[in-house]
Formats: sequence, C-alpha cells, structure tokens
Amino acid sequence: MTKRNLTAPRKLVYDIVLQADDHPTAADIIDRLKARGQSVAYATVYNSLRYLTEEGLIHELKLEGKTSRYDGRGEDHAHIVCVSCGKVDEVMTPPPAEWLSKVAEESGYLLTEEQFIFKGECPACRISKQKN
Amino acid sequence: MTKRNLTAPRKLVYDIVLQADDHPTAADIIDRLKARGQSVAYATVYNSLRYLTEEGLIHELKLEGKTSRYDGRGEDHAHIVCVSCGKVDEVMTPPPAEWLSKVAEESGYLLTEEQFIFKGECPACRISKQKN
DNA sequence: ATATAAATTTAAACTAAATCTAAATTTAAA
DNA sequence: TTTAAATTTAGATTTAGTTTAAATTTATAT
Repeated sequence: MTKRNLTAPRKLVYDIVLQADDHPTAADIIDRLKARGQSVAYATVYNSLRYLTEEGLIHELKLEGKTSRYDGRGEDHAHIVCVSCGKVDEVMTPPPAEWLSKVAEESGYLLTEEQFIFKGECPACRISKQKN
Repeated sequence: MTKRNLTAPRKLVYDIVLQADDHPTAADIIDRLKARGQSVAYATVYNSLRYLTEEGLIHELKLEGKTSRYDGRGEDHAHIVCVSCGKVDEVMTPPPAEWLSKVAEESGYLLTEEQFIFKGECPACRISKQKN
C-alpha cells in the first residue's frame, strides 16, 4: 500500500520552516537549503510544502503579492501585516471562542481551520509618518 | 493635475463585481464582460481591480488556488470556504469589537482592515459524507 | 473653448510562481 | 526479496498577473 511519509527531503523543508523566525516563501526556502548545502529539487520543495500544509504541520499564508508564505509556529494564531512597510507580526490574542461557535452555528459548517489577517500601520511606520 | 477616477472601463468592471452573487476571478470578469459584448482590455481589468480594491470599493479575497477573487458586498464580512467542495459562503456574524481593540492594543498597529477566512466542511458535504 | 500635461487604456511581450510530465529512485509491506 | 505504490527529480509547461510603450482619454488652467 505505502503510506505518505515525512521523508528526508520533506524533513529538510520542514526544518527550514520551523527554524525561520520570519514567514519564508518557497523561494526563500530554496535559498536557505542551498545555503546549507542541502540539495532538494525545486518541485520537491513545492511538493513538501503542500504535504506539510495538508498534514497541518505548517500553515500557508496568503498575504500581499502572489507568493505564499509559510509559518511553522505550532499554536494557531492570527497575523497582522503593515500596509506601509510589509512587516508581518504574529497576533497572540486568540479570537473569542463564543464568536467561533456562533459562526459554526450560523453557517452549519464543521470548522477545521481559521485564517485571520489584520492589516494596518505598524508602530514604526506610524512614528516615521508623523515626522514627515 | 488630474485625478484618479472611476472611469468608464473601471465602472464596467465594478458593475460586474457588484452584480455577481459569487466571488469572481479576473478571468470570470473578463468572460462576463465579453458575454455582455463589452470590450475591456485584459490589462485594464487588472488595473481596474487594483484601483477598485485600493479605493475600498471592492475586496480582494485570497482563498484556495493562486488566483484572487473579488467581493463587491458593501459591509465588511468574513468568509467560509468548504474544504471539500470549494464553496464560499459569507459569514455575517461580526467579530467582537473587544477582540479587535485588544489586537490593536497588543500589536500597537493602527488597524485599517481585517480579512477573516474560516475553513471547514459545508452542510451538504457533511451529509453526503455520512452516506458513504 | 482650447491647449497641455497627466492619467488611463490597450495589445503584446514578459515575468514569476507553481504545476505537470515522465523517467529514475526510494519506500512499504506482501 | 519482490513488487507495487509513492516520491523525487529536471525540465518543460501553464497560468496569473505585470510591464512596456504607444495611443487615447481626461482634467484643469488658460
């Protein structure tokens, strides 16, 4: 039968995402693998990212631009993007459970995942804008 | 000087998005314009969608796949995507204001926009899965 | 009204991200 | 150990969206 597995190349990709303190794109991951002297084919990186996302080991983020970013942080959490400098921060305050259950009830869906993206101006950009 | 404007082609694109009861992609919009016999260049549709999004007249949704979808509904609202059939529904129960202000406080950001995407299994898919 | 300068539209070329293909390799488990 | 399925690979291909440069339209100052 054979089972889908966390194979060696997938593990290499997973490690890069886990160790990143940003939200790397596929291209970023390829660069970082190369910098470590680890050889993983282009298509395999994409395959691995899809696998890891489907397994729930990492999360795919669709923020600005057309390229997906990836997040290896364990706890589910929201993100906040600065519309001015593009910085992405984690949001650790979780959404009220009561809202989630209300949404589940309203929609009739069995909820499996949430992706919350806030946009706004980060503290640094707010300050630098005041100066101008 | 000249001002950015809701020009004729932009209005045509806007009308398509406003009248859609789904969440059309750029390609969908081009098809619907063509079906109406309205000629708008490919690049102009993209230009128009960017313009309309920046003006806040419509909203860009990044759901499954690599193509953006657009939503012309006036009130800001969350979306819920069925992971099984791909259907996209509107979520009308708004997030508690208290959560939003807590996020603003935590992050120090000046919030301008929120994009909330729920994923799960829609009622129809839940039922059809029970049968199997 | 008219001239002028800036913005917008257009068609076509181009770019970049991601997927597909088919052959080679690895892996699981019979 | 064999066999079938899964995975990897390199390269070709697809696709969404952007860029380019010329033509057109538009806003507004005269």
